[in-house]
Amino acid sequence: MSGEEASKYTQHRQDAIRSAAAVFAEKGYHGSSTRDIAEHLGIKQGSLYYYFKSKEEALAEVCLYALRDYAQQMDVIAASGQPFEAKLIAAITSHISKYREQNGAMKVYHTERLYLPEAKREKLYQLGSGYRQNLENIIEEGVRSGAVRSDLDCHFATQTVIGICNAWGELIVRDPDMELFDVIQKCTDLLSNGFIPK
Amino acid sequence: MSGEEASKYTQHRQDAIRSAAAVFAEKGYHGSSTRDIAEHLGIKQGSLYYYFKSKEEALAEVCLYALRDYAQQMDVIAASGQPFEAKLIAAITSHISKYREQNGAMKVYHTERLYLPEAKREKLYQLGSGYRQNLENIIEEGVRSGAVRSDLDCHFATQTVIGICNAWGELIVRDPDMELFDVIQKCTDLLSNGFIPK
Amino acid sequence: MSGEEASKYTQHRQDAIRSAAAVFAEKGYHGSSTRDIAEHLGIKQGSLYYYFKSKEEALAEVCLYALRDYAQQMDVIAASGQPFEAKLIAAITSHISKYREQNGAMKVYHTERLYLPEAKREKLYQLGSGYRQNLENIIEEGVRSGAVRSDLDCHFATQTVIGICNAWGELIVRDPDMELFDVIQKCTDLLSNGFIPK
Amino acid sequence: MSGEEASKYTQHRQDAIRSAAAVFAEKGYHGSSTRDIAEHLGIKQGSLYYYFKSKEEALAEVCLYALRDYAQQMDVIAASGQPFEAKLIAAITSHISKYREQNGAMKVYHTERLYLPEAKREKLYQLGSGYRQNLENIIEEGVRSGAVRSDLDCHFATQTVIGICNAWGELIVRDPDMELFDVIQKCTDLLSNGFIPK
DNA sequence: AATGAATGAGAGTTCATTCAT
DNA sequence: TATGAATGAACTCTCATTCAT
Repeated sequence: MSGEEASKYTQHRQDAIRSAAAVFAEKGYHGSSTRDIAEHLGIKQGSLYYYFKSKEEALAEVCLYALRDYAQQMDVIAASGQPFEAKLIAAITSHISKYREQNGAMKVYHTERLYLPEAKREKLYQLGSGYRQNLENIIEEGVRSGAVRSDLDCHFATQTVIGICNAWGELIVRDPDMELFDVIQKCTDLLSNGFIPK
Repeated sequence: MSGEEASKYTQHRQDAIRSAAAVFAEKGYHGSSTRDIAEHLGIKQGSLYYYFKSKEEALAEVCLYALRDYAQQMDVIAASGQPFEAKLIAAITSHISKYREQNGAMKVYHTERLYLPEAKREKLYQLGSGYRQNLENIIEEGVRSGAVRSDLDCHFATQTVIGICNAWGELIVRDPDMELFDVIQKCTDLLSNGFIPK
Repeated sequence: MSGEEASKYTQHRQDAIRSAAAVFAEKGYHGSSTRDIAEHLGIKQGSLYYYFKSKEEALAEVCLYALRDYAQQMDVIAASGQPFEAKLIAAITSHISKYREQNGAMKVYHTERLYLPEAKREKLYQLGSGYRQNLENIIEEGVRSGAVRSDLDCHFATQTVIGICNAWGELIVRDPDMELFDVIQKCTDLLSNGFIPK
Repeated sequence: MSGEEASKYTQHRQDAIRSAAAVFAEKGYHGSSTRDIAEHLGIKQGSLYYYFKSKEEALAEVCLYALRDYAQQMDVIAASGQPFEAKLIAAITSHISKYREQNGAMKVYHTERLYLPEAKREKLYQLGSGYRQNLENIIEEGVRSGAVRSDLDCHFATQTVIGICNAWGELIVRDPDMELFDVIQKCTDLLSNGFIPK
């Protein structure tokens, strides 16, 4: 009884987090009302507080939801023995795909996290910077292996990869018809080879 | 009533737009109150309505302010007879620099425009897509001239350039110590040459 | 259904009343939530409604609990054949001690009864005024017997005795280290002899 | 202009404090809504926040309003050269009269101050304990001068005087027909001479 | 050209209460 | 007998907006 019922609450709460993600993604944190979220979830406004003790907690949960396995996936990629190009494409795929999953939680994390209080933001920041560090290591390793040209500023390159992924993430969220695979492949190609012919 | 008085009003209104830009950039549209804007401008809340008939109009003005000469500059760049590489660096410079100017209006445009009603957004969209089109033309021209490799998806490349500029724009706004010139130069280099050694 | 079960319910209900008394005494009626009371009792919020059909009923029960044997004790004192001074000290002892018993129900009665609807308040008022009447009779009797000076306004004196007891009751509730016996003795002495030396 | 207008706001705010006092006195702090207060003042609910930044601030202001000159009056009485009996009657008069003035602010202070946060309560406590100290000094002085019997516990007596004043204060607030002067005179008499004939 | 004062709508939040289980 | 879940009404508070001055 206990295990199952506990997981029922947890399950419903998870639904609530996903509803919050969807609404925040569409209208922004301050642009969404708790009534909007409740309606999306199919309950009444007041009942939302059975699952969150404040609107802000809902935002924090959405952000956590976005980051949780995102950072984890990157750990796996970094630890794999694949060559640079494979790791790069895996990272980009992982990142951009996230924008299509989890009801837009990734977009919410990217756009709205600044409305969280310092303490909670710090916690998220650690998860996020683990990801960033992993990516930077991959690129540095690429330099050492000769797969990446040695005059590249690896820190700069890391930020740029993340920036591109976020930019395309926003675009594919806005346009549901866009081909995910196509975007990923072209991003990788452009980052690898640049504009100029060899 | 005279020309001079009218231009004094225009001047003050411009100040109001810049204040709105600064406040919106820091706290977001919904996170900012009209009192915040008025305080930043050094007047009282009610007086703001002498310059804007609504908070939303203030947002629209900030977005317009961001785009106006931004699009114009691109026209100039596109019309110039420079070679591809020069045009690319000019475009990136123009775009990223904007984030440091105009009290963050560019950031507001990028982040908050979705809160404008359809009609106003449409108007902005036209200005923005003129810019996009110019950039795409430049790249296509680069392909024809041989400066850009011919298997590049030009539309994709355009969006990516814009995406990178916006991503770095956000970063340099958040960190005032960052070297603008350095960023611009590295963006151009990465876009031109990619990761892989020639 | 059996006698034993009914009395088990009665017993539990009594516990609930005592919990309500404690919580109301600490935070006031409007400052306490039904969740607070339930927590104090060790059950869940909804379960409280098995014992009370409303929060207001809980308040009424607490007040009744406070007054029930309080008034009764006064009947006993009044009916006893003791001399005036003994009766006075007995009344004061009974009254002030109540504040240390019944989880603060007496304080609740004194402070929060105004939140009861007229009808219920009326019922309590009768119990209370029985007490008051008894005390007034004792004093009047004291006048007749010569134990009390004849120019005293007995009604006024009654109210004052009650007022002093309530005031000290509040103080001893707030300070658990205060010596009950000491307070009672000093109250009696002051009321009997006044400030001025004989 | 400035002086007069500033005092207009101050005047209106004072009206708001008095309205809050009246409503809190009747229904208690938690039993009163900000709408009740606004209605009593003849404005709309939201407008109340032009004068108070929170309901709690309103309570704090009411308490301050109650105490401000109350403590001051006691300073004057204590400093006067009158004999003990005159000082006692002056103190009682000052205290009990307060309950009829200031729209019940004194009652609010006595009953509802516990809902203020520690910091604000502390500030009030200092004002209140100055009053208490003054009264205790008067009684001790009475002992030294022989006007008060020497075996009296002065601290106890002080608390009792305050307790009686508060108790009668509550009663005269509830019953507008009660004769203030009569009550004061009888309180003084009872405290001075006690029940027992000389 | 600007402000003080007020408003009303709507926000987030709490909470007494209900009820199927 | 007790609970988890939900509800709806009320509450405090914020804020864009208006307008007489």
